[in-house]
Amino acid sequence: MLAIIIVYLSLPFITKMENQLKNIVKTIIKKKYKILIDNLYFQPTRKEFEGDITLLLFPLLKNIKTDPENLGKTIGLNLKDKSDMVEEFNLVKGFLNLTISNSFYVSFLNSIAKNKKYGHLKPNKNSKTIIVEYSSPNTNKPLHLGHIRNNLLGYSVSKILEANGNNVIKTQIINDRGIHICKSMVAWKLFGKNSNPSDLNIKGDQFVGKFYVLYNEQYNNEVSKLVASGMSEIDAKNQAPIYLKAKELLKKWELNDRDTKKLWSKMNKWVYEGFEMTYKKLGVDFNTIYYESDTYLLGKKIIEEGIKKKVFYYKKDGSVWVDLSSEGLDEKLLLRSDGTSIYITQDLGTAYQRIKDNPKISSMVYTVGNEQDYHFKVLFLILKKLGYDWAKNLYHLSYGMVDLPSGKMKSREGAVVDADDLIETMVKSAEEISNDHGKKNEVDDLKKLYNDIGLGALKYFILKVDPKKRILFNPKSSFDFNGNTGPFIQYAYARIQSILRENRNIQWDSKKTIKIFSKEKEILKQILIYPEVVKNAGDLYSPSLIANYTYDLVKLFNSFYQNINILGEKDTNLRSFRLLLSKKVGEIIYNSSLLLGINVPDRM
RNA sequence: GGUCGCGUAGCUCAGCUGGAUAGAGCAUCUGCCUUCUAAGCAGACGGUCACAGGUUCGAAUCCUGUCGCGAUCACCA
Repeated sequence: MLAIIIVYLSLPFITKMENQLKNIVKTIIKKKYKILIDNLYFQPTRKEFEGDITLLLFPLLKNIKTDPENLGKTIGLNLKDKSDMVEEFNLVKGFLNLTISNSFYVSFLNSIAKNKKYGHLKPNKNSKTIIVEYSSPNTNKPLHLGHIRNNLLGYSVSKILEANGNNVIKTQIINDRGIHICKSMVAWKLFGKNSNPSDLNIKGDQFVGKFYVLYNEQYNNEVSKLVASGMSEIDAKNQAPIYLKAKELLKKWELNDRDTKKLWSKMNKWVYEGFEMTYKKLGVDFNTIYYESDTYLLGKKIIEEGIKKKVFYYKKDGSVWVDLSSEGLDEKLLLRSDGTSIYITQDLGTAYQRIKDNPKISSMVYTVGNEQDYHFKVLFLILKKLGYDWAKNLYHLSYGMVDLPSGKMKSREGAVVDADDLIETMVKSAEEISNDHGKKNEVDDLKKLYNDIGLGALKYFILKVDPKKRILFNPKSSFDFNGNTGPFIQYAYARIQSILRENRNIQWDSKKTIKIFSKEKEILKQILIYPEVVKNAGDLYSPSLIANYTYDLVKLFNSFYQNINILGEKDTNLRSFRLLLSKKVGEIIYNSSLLLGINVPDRM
């Protein structure tokens, strides 16, 4: 049996176990009932029953004319007889519960003992190159909680795709162009000329954001004044002097007015410096960056091309459209009648540019909120219609909004949770809670520790939730550091490291028979499925699978840790086995945390 | 109105391609720090899986409809 295990070493173990069992069961059925069965269904045995893995008999009864009792007995007896893997079996209704032998688990642990990246694949010759876009902010205001969810998701999915053996390029498209930044520019000209972020001693993005807020205050004032003087609200909104100034700036920008471009570059630069600090604190990064100001013209070219190919068409007023009614959607505008570009134009350009820059890219993932589901449906359809063959491998990683109890976050009204503020709050609570626990940390860098814990709590809180679902965030109710949380996982890791510090020397002889208790077996079973979880998380673009898996693993380990004295075990071989098991759990916590972007400290 | 997503314990969430008595955490209550870190462990309490049909040996899971919440359907981004 050991030989078989070694041969199949490259496959995830659980599948190996299943495959082996499947083949044997198929042979048994073929021999006894003269029937070829394709699908056999296994599932982990529920803990209230004896056994490790369960074969479902119901589906077989369709083809095999017998009762479950008989069938189960026949298969069970033969399995026990023919395979070293199956030690015992019992039958409950249509469920055949199989007890897998200790030696299977022992050789399993032995087979992964040296593999520090168990469950993670490395890129090879056949690896795909995937581009993952996330963050993609506007440059007129600082990042908020919505961006945090976006960033954490995008970063984590990148890591998960890497762990599945892909080459990943992390990127963003910066919306550096448009009326929004012009609004901040106008306000700066009016209220803050010649001031800069260092005058106020704040981050550049916060600085520019202040002017965006000032703009809106002024704008609202002007609108209400105009309305008071008898103008209709719609007209007032379109004729407020500050709005006209912003529009004028946008026009100047498009005409390449030197002073305007200069101011634009200056303010954008402040914002980028500010963003960079936030990204660094969040622990996310990018391999390349695209700017809308560079790609929107390319988008126009693609539209021209589409007109030539007769995929797009003009309307009488000169606007350009695409007809998606055959796909169940509407007509969609691509260029305004005055020839200027709209939102989707630059997305067409950016997509094209990315493939041009790196023809190896086989798929692109866009991390953008679900409010833009329709937009991406349209975008992907258009690219397909244009005949780009890479267009079939585009994926919109759509996630639910982060809402406040008061409703949707509205940045124009300042009703947002600022990213920097939130991070700071989290780190502070980590410090307070740590002090409450009376931890006397022998940690050198306490600042880093609190940072890791605070961010661990924040990241886990957001990533453990299925991306599709919206998150209700109540700023008043503080974050938990107990239970299904980041710190819970970090804490378990720190305790494991503590044990290993006591006893680094693990000398386990896997050939000697040892007694494995149920808690150890449960942990091994959980370890067994890790590769499959990583794969599923990659297929479904879902960090929440990783988070919840890790939580389950830690729960099992904690129970083990609390009820079994690892270091106190006299039998040195058994102690070594347990130490190795602990070490593996630690490694998986470490690796899965890496996939979530969470740092796990050695001590806390 | 059309389209898409969501609806599981008081609250926050798991539940993979349908499987056995639906699982965690928080909150409430009971125990456990002289033994490897109590941010922990062991346990109690808590459910009409929104509702109604259908598919089948079997449905929280798949299909249809209804209700509720949200998003979207701009010459905004």
